[in-house]
Amino acid sequence: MATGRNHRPATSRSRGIPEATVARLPLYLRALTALSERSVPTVSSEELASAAGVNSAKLRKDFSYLGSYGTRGVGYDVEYLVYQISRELGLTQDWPVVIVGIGNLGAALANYGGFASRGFRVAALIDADPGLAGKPVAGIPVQHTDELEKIISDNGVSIGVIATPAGAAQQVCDRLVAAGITSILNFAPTVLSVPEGVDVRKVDLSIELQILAFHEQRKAGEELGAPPGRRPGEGPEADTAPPAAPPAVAVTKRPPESGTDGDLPAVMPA
Amino acid sequence: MATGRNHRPATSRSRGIPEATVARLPLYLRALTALSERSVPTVSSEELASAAGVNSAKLRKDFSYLGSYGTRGVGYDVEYLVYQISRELGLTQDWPVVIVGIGNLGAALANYGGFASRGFRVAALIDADPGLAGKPVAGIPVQHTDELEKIISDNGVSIGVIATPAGAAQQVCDRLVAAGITSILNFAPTVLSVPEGVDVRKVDLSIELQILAFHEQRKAGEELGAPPGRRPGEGPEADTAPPAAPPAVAVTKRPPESGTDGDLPAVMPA
DNA sequence: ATGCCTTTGTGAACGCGTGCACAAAGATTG
DNA sequence: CAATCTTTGTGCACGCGTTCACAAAGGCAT
Repeated sequence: MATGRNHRPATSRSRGIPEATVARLPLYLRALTALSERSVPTVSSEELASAAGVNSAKLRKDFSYLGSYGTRGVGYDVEYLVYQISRELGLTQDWPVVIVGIGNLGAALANYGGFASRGFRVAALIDADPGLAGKPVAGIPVQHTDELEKIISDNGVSIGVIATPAGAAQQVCDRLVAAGITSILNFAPTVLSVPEGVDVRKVDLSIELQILAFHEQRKAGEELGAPPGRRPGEGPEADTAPPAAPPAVAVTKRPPESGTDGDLPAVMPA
Repeated sequence: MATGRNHRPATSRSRGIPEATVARLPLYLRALTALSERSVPTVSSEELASAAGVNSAKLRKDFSYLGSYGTRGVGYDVEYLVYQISRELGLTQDWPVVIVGIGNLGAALANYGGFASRGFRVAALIDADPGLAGKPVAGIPVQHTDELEKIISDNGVSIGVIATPAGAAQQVCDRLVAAGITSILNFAPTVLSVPEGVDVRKVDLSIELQILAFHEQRKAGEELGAPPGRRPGEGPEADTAPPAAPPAVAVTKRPPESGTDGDLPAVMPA
């Protein structure tokens, strides 16, 4: 999963539900919804855990934070659990969402059908390009950034999605926060700084790929018997001297693009 | 970030680098690259940590797993550190990547400029729609699913990106794995089951939004003094009886769409 | 060369998350 | 009604990750 784990370190477990559990509730909800559509009345923790890709003990402990919603010897009532989790996640109400930055990614997000089915509603699409203003994307006309504050206050929006280039992200973020947004999903490859009380989650494709590459390299290295990375304490390095002579080579020979590559047409995180 | 934390539980720290540290290395790398482009020669752990949005002690400990690359009283050599982290992440080599499922999201990913600048190269775009075959997306002609196995073996691809509808994801995954792929980045809203040795990371927009909604609801509830969720032990629930009478109401009144909403035109995770 | 100042690298403590293993609870059967 | 079987709910222990706090190390000025 993509990433984004810079959350609220303290104050995290508000009414007792651990952050890790909250992160898994949507997973359970999805599995339960599928069961519900197949009209399955009850599930055991074992079955549901398997469907959600987790350990059954973990699932039971997770549910125990919500209350005792199961029946021993039987399992959990699917419909009831769907309702309880939905309520706990706040999905029984409608959440208007604004998407800022209607590039390739923003358009993809706007077209995403999963929004409405989970209580989220795209209230507006916003972009800084005047040429885009008025043009419909996914049936919704794009509005200019100038309208940002008005849109948010008029619709009572509290969740914003940033899909702009990295260079614009912080500025957009500041305006969103000033306008009253308190939760942000950030697709731009930047570390956003926000005031206390504002939640930020990050989705970053490039980071995910780099993590995969690390493990991939390790797999390839072990396979050949030779560990890929240099071993921690192994005497003085022979080839490259540590502090001096920083090897300016390699690193995939980055061509001198225009500034940070996050400033690119920005389609996805860098 | 997006999510995806179902990793390799054991065997995780191969040569001693903790998983949590690996996940942060790309963050440091990005900050360092920005500094490098501004020709900054050295940084202190404090400065770099601030730029990466982490705690300085954590950063120093992270770097300590890589070796002693800093100079006490001075800081870290930017260029050298960029090189070391790149090497550790396996970014000094080229990673061919295939993207399967060229819908809205797949196209957005294909257009993403951040690939090449980090050692990743889009080797091929693959889609099951024969109508798309041959048509160029981001300058690369889309190929039909039939070619999948050949493409992967011919190009020695080991990393695959799944951007298909949920219904097709597992099948595509199986074919990718059978063809030799050992790392998968999954955008489809499904739990993929893979054999031992294959890494899967998941990016799921809907989950991120639901987590935000949870905190948002909590914020709104606390603000008014009344906790949103039911308090754990507070005597017998008055309104709704726990096991019996599963409230089939609410849950955002899902309209009977075609099957699981993951089967939709699928643009993003559900 | 000596002393001071800055910053790294890390030992140790703490807290969260995970998984085991089992007792309690309810269903079910005879 | 009693015995048995299934499955939940959770106490407990363990390990990872985070953070503090400080000693060691290097630069720099005198």
